[in-house]
Amino acid sequence: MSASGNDQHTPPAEAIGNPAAAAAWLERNVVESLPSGGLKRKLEQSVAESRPLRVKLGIDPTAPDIHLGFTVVLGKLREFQELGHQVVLIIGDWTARVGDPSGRSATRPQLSIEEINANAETFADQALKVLRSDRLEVRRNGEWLDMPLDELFGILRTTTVAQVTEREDIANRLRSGTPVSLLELLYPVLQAYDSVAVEADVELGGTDQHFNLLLGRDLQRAFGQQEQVAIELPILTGTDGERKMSKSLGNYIGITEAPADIYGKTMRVPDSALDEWYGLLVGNPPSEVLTPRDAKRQLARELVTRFHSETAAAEAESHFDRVIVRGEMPEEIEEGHIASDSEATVHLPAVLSELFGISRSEARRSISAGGVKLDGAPVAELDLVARELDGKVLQLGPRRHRRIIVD
RNA sequence: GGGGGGAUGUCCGAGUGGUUAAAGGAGACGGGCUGUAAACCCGUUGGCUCUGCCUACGCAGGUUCGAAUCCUGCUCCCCCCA
Repeated sequence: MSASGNDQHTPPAEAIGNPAAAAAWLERNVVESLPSGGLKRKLEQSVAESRPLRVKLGIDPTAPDIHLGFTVVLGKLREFQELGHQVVLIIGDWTARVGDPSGRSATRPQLSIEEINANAETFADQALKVLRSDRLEVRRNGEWLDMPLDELFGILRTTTVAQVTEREDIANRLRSGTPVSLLELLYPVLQAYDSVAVEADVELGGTDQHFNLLLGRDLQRAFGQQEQVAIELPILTGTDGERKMSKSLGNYIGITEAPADIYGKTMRVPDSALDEWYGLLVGNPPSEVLTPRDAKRQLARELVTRFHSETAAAEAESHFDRVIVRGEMPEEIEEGHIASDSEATVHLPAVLSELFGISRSEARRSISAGGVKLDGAPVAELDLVARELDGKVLQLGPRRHRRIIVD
């Protein structure tokens, strides 16, 4: 495993310049590649015309960071790059305003334009943690979706209501009486039109994108273009080991998260999900000589190394051993300032509330449950003399610490 | 435009005048245990100046000793008809 963590995306020698071998390698861990044989034909065409394929991936900036599940798709894009093809990364600043209903049981919360733009800003940077910076074209779909109505009408004519309402997620919502807005029905058509706009040869997505990917082919045909190949990748399970990794379920690991968080969250993943995580994120199963614990530690190190550095991984591991395994204080503890006369009485719930951002009632509950410690010893009193707190480490639960400074 | 149904805590969901801060579940948090931040067990889960007080069942008002529960108006959602 290299520091870049991208060995898994390096093509074997026989795949270079050989469409059949290249297609087989690219399709080795995908769930679906449609139509069957389509990718090989595209690759042959690429060789014949000596032109790189345009491989599209759309990503809506609905959350501020890219999570691990998404890197599975990015990794596949990287493989196309390694074979010399052109990646077209579409930041869906306009589709984000519409909201993708795929796999959803309710309408997405509306994001403000400011949030969308702020997220869009960082997305390309984050994607570069997996993608190469050459053979990469980054576009925003506002470039073409901000169109006159008559053009939009032309696009909407291509698709029927039955098509967009028959898909399972939408059909379920209609059946259960959950609201579905017209805008949501529009979404797949707009995403499909992105394929037309960038003249995609291949589009990637998770299996939840099945409908959207195939509709892209329909739109391209309607606009007189060659149809793209649709490649569907597996969806990574979240840190709960059960549901798909997603921002809204809170079971995700963002690739820009702090090393200690990536390491810790990875350790929290149930052992039962280990094989899947190795397969999708590392590209090979864990070594059989490793116990589940050590396999998980190795995965955690590998992930921190990939998104930060080897040094950060070592530090994250020792932090984990120290704070979680041995229950000791972290090496570095953030200071927490409280303003008080040193002889005055301070109300502990108020201090906890201020330093850790919880409510005072919540703080009281934690205290009575024995979850609040001062220099490692549980505290029961609600009011303390400020002097007794000064310089001590206040701890909330197993992993939140602050060194108190009385000003 | 007409008719019918609905809006409950982070989420799902019970509750149709009186120990209801609101059953149950999920999630989350804390404790125990553990190789782990898993699993399992236990506890907590609106706020606060905390043996009490305040706020809360879409919004506004009303009836009542007392309402999430009854009435009126409004907003939003779903279904059917047009």
